[in-house]
Amino acid sequence: MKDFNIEQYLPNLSIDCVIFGYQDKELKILIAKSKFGKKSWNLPGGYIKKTESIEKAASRILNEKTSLKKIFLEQFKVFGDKDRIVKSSLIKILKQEFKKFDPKIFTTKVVEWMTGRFVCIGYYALVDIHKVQPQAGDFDEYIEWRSIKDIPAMMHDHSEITLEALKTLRQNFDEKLIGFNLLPDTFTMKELQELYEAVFERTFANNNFQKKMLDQDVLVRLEKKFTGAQNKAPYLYQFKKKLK
Amino acid sequence: MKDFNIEQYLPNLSIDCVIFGYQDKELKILIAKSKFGKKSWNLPGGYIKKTESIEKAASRILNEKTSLKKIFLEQFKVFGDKDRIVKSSLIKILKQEFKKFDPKIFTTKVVEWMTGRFVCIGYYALVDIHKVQPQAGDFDEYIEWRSIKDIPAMMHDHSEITLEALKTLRQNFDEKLIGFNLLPDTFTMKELQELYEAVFERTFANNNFQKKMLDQDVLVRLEKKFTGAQNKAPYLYQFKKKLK
DNA sequence: GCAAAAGTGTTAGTCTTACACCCATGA
DNA sequence: TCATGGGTGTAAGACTAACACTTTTGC
Repeated sequence: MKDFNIEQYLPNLSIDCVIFGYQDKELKILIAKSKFGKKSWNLPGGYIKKTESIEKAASRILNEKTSLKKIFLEQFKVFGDKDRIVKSSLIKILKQEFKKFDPKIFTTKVVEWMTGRFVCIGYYALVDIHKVQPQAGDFDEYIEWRSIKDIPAMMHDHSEITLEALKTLRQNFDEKLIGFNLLPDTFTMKELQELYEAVFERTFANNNFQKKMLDQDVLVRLEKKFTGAQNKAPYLYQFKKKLK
Repeated sequence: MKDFNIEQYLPNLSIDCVIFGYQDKELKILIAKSKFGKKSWNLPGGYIKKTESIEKAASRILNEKTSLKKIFLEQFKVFGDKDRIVKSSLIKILKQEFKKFDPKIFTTKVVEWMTGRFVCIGYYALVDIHKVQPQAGDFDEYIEWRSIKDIPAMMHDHSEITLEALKTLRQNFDEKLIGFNLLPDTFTMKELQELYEAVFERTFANNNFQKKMLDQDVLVRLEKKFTGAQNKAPYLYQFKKKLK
């Protein structure tokens, strides 16, 4: 990191992303351990360049963290409490640590810019976790996938933002058929069902689940998947829209 | 209007409101004829004070236009295209007319601030149209209710914002039971049905509609309403939550 | 009594949920 | 042939939509 030119960004406006992935029958999100403040976790986020749309900005931020392009990405809520950052207990510590980190980059002006009031646009993204190479940002000690059942307390209002994202995900999951973005190209019906069970934290009856999915006419049945297990080999499926 | 102090507002961020009302079996929205630009209609909107939350700002703006407090108000989408205002064909005319209007208020600095890039948070509101006294703002020639079937072309991307608001209204109408905010305290089942028909632009069967509403257990049946017509007098109903 | 509109009842169809059962696979 | 899990069939219940019918009101 050579410099941080605040002039290129819109002031007082930020984007935070809740990036969902799915692995080992668990719904996970990508969170970052910050270099600043002890035990301080936060959502991947960034600022909006004066030369780009907010959609473009969200897409760029996502790409920086996941190295993926063209991923499912949707805004879900704006968080605009007056003191959502300023009143955070961390803010004094953060200001000090920014300056210590690199006084040339973090001038008083830059630090005040970064720790002032921000209205935050929340985006949620769905990715195939196996295709992602998580990239820690300049302010991240490291970045990692964590099960939604095991999310640590996060900076500012990031815990609230995560809950709202999860709520939106569940609301849209069935209707918009967005779940397929979390799976590999091909998958068995059981795997699809387990995804649904992870997202809604409940079980489904396998026969009814299969019927519901097949009735929607969005799956293509491919060849069987022989796993070596001593049972009937399951079919592989593919999401139709991916064929287009 | 004595002055316009841009320092008190967050830069580059605005709020636009789609205010829904219901009258004469038609769903209406409140739109303003601008003092600037010919035939230029726009949605009521405003800026966010540095000292208030975005919810508070939206609520204040609503109060300024309707004189109502405590009305149903919800954010629905952020509009953040880079050139959503700057590329508007009106912008050159607007800059000139601002300065002509009052050069003391509209200094070059203020005009540049107002006509620069804005990310806009869209809110929609539901009001009892009979309780509203529409108030034209400083930049409005006048403000009026217009049926959603008769909305003129609007400034910038305000037509798109209106369409998105209507989409959100329809999505939330059934589930969140927000329609009652558009009606007076008491109403007949027929009136409620006509509201639904106006919102969804379709008809409903009266018996099934009644059953659906009563089954939801959110209505209190009050005394009958004798209109003088030579037919059975309809019951009046009240929304239960208003009783609390 | 009559027309108009409110309100109720009843049935057919669809969708959801639960239970039972058959089928392919490899040891 | 047997255990295992995948896949299918069917019937009961809930919900939806369409039809027919009864009730109240003022002339």
